[in-house]
Amino acid sequence: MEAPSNVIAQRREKLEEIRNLGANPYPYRYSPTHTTSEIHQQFAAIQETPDESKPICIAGRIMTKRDHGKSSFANLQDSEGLIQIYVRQNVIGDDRYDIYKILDVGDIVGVEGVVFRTRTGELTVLANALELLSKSLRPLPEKWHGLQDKETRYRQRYADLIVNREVKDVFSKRTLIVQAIRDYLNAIGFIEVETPVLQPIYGGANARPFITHHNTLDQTLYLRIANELYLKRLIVGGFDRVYEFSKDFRNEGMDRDHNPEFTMLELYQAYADYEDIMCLTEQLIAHTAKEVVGSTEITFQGEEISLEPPWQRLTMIESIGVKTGIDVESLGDGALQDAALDAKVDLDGVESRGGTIAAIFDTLVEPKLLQPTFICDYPIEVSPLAKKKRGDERFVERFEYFMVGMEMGNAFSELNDPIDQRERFIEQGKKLEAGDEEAFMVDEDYLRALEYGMPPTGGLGFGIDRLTMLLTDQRSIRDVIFFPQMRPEDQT
RNA sequence: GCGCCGUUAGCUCAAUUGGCAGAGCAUCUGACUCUUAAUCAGGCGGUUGAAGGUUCGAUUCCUUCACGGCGCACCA
Repeated sequence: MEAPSNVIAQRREKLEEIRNLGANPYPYRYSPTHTTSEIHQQFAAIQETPDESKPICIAGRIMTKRDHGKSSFANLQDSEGLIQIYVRQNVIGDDRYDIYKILDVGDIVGVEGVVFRTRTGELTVLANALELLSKSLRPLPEKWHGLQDKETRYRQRYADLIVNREVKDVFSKRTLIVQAIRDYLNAIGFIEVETPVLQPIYGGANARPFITHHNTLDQTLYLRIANELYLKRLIVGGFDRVYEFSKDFRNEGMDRDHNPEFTMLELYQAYADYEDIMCLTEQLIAHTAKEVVGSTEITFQGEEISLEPPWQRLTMIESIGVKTGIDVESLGDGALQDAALDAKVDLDGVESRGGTIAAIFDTLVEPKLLQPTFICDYPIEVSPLAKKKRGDERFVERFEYFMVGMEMGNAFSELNDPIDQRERFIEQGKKLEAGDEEAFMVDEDYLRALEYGMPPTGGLGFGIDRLTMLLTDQRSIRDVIFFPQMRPEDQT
């Protein structure tokens, strides 16, 4: 650990001083009657003379302290905001004032008092009594500039949250987003379920897994990369509308859009196809935006984004034509590859025509999709869990939706033909054997489930983290995850 | 994994061409009973991320390493 600084040593001495003065620096409980925001609401009309008939108790952290000899002002912060307190020696008494004098910024106190307004108009609690609730030993970052250093902010999120209030707002919104989604889905007949995090066979996405081991079973287990195949088993079992907020784990690189563990919402609706899911998606996201930011019109990194349905719908082939001028359908396989290479698309590891189309899309089209756009009908080669497109077996009924240049979600008409699904798995198995660590494993139990018969089903998955980035205007996923993954801190 | 940039007091940041490592806030002492970036006076605070090298002398130049940010790659 880091060496104790002088400040920490000083504060440890104050601990003893406080004990010597007869106070417990770590008492057990306190009963606040109000939060700071309740005081601001309920006493908005108060004038300079306090209403002695309405004493209140608040608890919070001292954020600033302005001592004036025999009186002092301080700002107290609780979970909802700030309020000024005014402490006078002749009001709280000499003994308590002696303790108050040596309290530090960062200490947590309980204050009983009456509310009044100062000459300068600030709503203030005049303390009748003040009690230390927890002594702080470590100095807070500076009040004016706050905590800027990103590394410290991520490693010591607790300090970040104390001093940077807007960070707390982002995470409060994240909670509201989850609640809005849950409320919306519950209201239209979905039920929330839980499925395994530890899976003997990973599937449902193309990604490298984290591998772990169960000692008693002496069995390799994988942390889930998706919960898709389990939710569809529940559709087979007769739950017609299910969803799960799924913490997923992917053993891959980290950047502004990726954290090794992240949260996906997946939902499945029996008797629906991907067109139905498109309508559900745009309604769900628009509803969430209204609940959380009050509007479907949002700003992301200076860009005006409208989430108001309906969103633009393009097939992947159409979008390539619109954004690059490449007419995919008129080009043979070789000509298409040449067109891709001319446009500096990296085709390393791409073996199929469908893979080429997807690579062109990823490189040239995706970054240009700022407003919400559904991209439909993916090449079958890159979509092993989606049902073939009606009337064109080169494609599947799949869409992803994009905004601000990011992929935000993925959905299909779910493949429910067990024979077709087995063939797709076998194709994936060949890729896996050829060294593609991200290809699927054959999941015999899932095939068995499909053989019992799964209704036609539409499914959707989208990242809660990225939706939170969008709705809170944060460009980095680390700013919407409390404790983003970090390398170990050097503690020598 | 690759490239670029960064790391100086508790926090936010300076330091000229390689020449005594500084400021504001915080902290400590004293004064002050309506302040709010309180004010006034005085003080403390540093292994300049780590190790090595060049040099009379390194925060500064070189090498290696650690961590972070951004970009690329990988990937949704």
